[in-house]
Amino acid sequence: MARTATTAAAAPARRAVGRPSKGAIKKEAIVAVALEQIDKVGVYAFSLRDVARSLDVYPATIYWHVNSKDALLADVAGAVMQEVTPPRGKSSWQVWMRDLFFRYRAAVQKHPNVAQLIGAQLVSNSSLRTDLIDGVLIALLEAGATEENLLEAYNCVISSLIGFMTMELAPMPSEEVSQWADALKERVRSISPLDHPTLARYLPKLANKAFIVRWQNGTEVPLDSSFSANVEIFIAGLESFLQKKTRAVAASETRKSRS
Amino acid sequence: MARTATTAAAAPARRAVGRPSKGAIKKEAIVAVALEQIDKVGVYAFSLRDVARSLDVYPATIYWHVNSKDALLADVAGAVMQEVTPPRGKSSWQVWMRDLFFRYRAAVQKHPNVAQLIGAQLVSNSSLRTDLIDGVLIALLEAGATEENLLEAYNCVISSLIGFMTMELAPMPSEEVSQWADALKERVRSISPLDHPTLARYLPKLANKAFIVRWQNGTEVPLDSSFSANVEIFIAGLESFLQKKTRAVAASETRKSRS
DNA sequence: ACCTGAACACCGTTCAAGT
DNA sequence: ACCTGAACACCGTTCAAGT
Repeated sequence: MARTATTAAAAPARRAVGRPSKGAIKKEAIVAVALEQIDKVGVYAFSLRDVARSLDVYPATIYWHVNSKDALLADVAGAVMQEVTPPRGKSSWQVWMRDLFFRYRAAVQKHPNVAQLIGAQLVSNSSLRTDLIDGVLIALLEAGATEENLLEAYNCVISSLIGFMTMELAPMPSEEVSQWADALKERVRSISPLDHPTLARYLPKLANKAFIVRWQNGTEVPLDSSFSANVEIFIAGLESFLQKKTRAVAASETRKSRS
Repeated sequence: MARTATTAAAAPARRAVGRPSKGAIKKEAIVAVALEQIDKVGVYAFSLRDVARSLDVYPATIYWHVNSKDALLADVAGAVMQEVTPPRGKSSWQVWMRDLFFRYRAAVQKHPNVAQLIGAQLVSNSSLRTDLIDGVLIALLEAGATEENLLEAYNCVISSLIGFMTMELAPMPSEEVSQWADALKERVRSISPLDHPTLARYLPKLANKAFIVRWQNGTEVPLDSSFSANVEIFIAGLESFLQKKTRAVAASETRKSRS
C-alpha cells in the first residue's frame, strides 16, 4: 500500500543537515510551499497532503505547525498581501490610492490563484493588515470623510480594491477549456440581431475581453484598460460622495478634523 | 439500503403521465437540491454525494444528468442569477442601474453562499445571461458610452455589481467563530495609539461593520449603508468617466441628474 | 434512457506512540 | 518539541452491468 515515494530520496538528505532552527523555519516553509502549490494547481486542487509530500513529511506533521487547512490558506493570503500598502508620502490622497490599487494588482498578478482566496474566502481574517487599514483611513480623512461616512467610504475602498481583481483572475471552468471556449464563441456569434440588436452589434467587441463573455481569464488576457477605468471611476465617485455629505456644511467651512 | 424516498411518490406519478420529460425534471431537481444543500452547509462543504443521498440515488446517478461538480455549481449560480436583470422601462439609465444593483443584492441575499460562486469561480460561464449583458450595454449607451469606452465601462459595472456582494457575504473562517471573534476584538482594542493614532481613534467605529475588521459576515450584519454608498459612488464615478471622454463634444450640457 | 453496485484514487483530520 | 504510522470518515469520478 504505502509505496515508497519517488521523491523520498531527496528528503533525508536535507534532514541530515541537522538544523535545530526547524521550528520557526518550518512554518514559513509550509506557507511558502503552499503558495507554490496554489500557484501551480490552483486553490481548488490544492491539498495539505501535497504540501506534506513536497516537504517529505507525513500529513499529520503539518498539523503541528498549522491548525487547519483554512488557517494555512489564510496565511498564504496574508503573505501575498504583504507590501501592497504604499508608504505614507507627501502625495495627495488620490495619488496614494491609485498607488494602492495598482500595487494590489501587481501583487495578486504574481499569484493569480490567491485572488479568489483574498476576495471570496478570508478577506477579514487573521493577518489584519493594520498598515492597510490605517493608510486607507488616513487617505479618506484627507479626502474629507467625516464621522458619518467614513465607514461607508472605507468599505467601498476595500471592495473596489479587491472586487475587480477577484473577477479578473477568477478561474475559468477547469476541464476542456478549449471546447468550452468554442461553445461560448458559437453562442456569441449566434445572437439574434432581431431580439437583441444592441447585443448583436457590440458583443464582438466584448468577446474574450469582458466578464461573462470571455473564455480566458486575466492571467492570459489582462484587462488593463478596464482596471484603470475602474480606479478612475472609483476615485471620481468617491470625490463626489464625500463632497455631497459635506455640502451643507461647506458654507461655514468648519471642516478641520486634524488629529 | 435504497430506502424509498419521501419524495419518491411524486416522481413516478409524473412519469405515469407518459412524459418523456423525466430527464428534464431530474436535472431541475438536482439543481434545486444542490442549491438547498449549499444554502445549508455552504459551497465548501457541499458534496455531490450529499445531493445523491437527498435524492435517494447512487452518486453515479448524478453523473448521468450533469457532467461534473463544477458544471452543477455553474447551474446553481445561473439559477440564482435568474430575474436579477430589471425589465427595460422608461426610466433613466441611473434608475435602471440602481435597480440592477439592488435586485442582485436581494437575489444573492436569499442564497448568501452562492455569492462566492458567482463572484470568484464562474462569473463567465454557461448561463450567459444575455438579458443582463444587453441591459447593461443599453444603459451604458444611454449614459453616453462610446465605442472607445464601452468595454471598460461594462467591465466596471459587472465588477462593481458583483464585487461588493462577494465580499459582504464572504464566509467567515468556519470553526470556532466565537473564539476567533474574541481574538479579533482583542486585537482591535490593543492597537497602540502611539503607532497608529488614526487607527486607534476610528477602529471602534469600524469594528464588526467593516471588511477585514469584522467577525460576522453580511448574513448576520448586513452592510446596507455601505452598499448604498457603493452604488452611488459607482454611478457618480461612471458619469464622470463617460463625460470625460465626450467633454470635447459637450459644450452645451445640462447635467441635472434627474431621478 | 436511466440507474445500480462497486471500485479507484484520493482527501482533511485525529491520535496514540515514538524521539 | 516535533514527527511517525496508522486509522477514520469522507470525497469526485469512472465503468461495467443491469432494466
